[in-house]
Amino acid sequence: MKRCSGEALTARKQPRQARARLTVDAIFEATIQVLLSEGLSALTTTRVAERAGVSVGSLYQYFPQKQALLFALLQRHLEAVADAVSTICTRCLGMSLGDMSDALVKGFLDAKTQDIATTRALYMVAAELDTDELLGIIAQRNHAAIRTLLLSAKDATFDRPDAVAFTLRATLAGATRAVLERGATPGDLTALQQELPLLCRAYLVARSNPL
Amino acid sequence: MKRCSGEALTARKQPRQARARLTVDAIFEATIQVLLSEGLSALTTTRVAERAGVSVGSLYQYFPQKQALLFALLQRHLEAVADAVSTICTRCLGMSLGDMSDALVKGFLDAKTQDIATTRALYMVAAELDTDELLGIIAQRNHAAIRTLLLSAKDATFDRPDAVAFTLRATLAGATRAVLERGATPGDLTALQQELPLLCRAYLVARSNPL
DNA sequence: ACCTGAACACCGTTCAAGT
DNA sequence: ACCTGAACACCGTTCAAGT
Repeated sequence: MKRCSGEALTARKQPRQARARLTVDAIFEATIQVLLSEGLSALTTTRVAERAGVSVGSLYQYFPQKQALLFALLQRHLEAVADAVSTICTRCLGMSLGDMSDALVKGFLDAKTQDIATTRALYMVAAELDTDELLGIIAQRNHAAIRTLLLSAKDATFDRPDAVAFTLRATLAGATRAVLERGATPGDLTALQQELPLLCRAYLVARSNPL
Repeated sequence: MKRCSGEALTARKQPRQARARLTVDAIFEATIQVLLSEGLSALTTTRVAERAGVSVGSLYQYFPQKQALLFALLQRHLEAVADAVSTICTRCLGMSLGDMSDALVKGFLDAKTQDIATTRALYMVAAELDTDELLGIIAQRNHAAIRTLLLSAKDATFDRPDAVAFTLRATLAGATRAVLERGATPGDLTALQQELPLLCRAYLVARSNPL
């Protein structure tokens, strides 16, 4: 078996014909289905191909390794969440600190909990991958958006905007993961939705200077 | 190959002779070494046994599946951290809210960052396992310790101690993970050590009633 | 009581052959 | 341009044979 060289996690080639695009879509869909119904340890390239109704060879035509398939899936999800964060941050420019904090927390939480099953599946998947670079890029995007947002607050200034944006991002992502990762009861989710806004508001107020 | 039944993650049998104890220790040590030097995807029972200087058969005498080995490793680490939290919480009973918050954050962070490489390795490992039950037990222990600590504060009372303990625990574990999981620079770690106490203090103050 | 290592079923990945 | 599936090296796990 070829050992992973750490690169080549991107798709091998783009589908050019309609037939090929159908194949790729079917593979994505099958991957999520197998992941949710059978679990990570049963996630086999053979099984994915079988469920997608194509041969293993076809799968490897588009994803050079099993990891590339999982990587593409994770990337899609992280970028969707980053887009949501970015949109919120743009929309809330110039608001009061409290309002932008609440909107950010709610927006992030909504994006992550829109499809909890998939989110959980992707938490599992991430460990099998070399995600340092991808997570770094996503973190940078979110950091920049949050930093700009904070600096635009109409009723406060920040001495160390980078440290605050860093902490806010790690806290949002981390606390959400800690709750969703294992079987979160509806009560756990409610608690998160109630407490996380309070947590972030209190921190931002403590870490800023009122105008 | 036998499919995992979801049970039987505990060690198959205890070593009874000194020779056997040496074998088990060597297996543990070898597992961490392989994990750190070769990565998760190269973590093979054959390779672990080889590095430990025993045969695969011996490994399977003590760990019925590869997962059981990883499970034991994770359990050891989580219990060490829970012990640290428990100790701090006992020592800080009756203190002021600010003091106990600072001590708790510092104690948790110290326990998690004592051996960052191992902590990171175990973050990877966790996804290959069915950790729901273990994480639940650890979470319960930490929750109870933190809840008791909060209620003992000499200068504050809490209306919803469970919600606050829940959030504090998820935030500590989550934010720390978010920072350590990928290549954390020394600067990231410093930022975490500076900001996390401020975050937790601000939240606890906002969520309690002064006396 | 403990250890060994060949043997088996299964998995990731490739590639010659097809349309 | 895309698809197929037999073939290969490797992995998890077992078990008969040893001390």
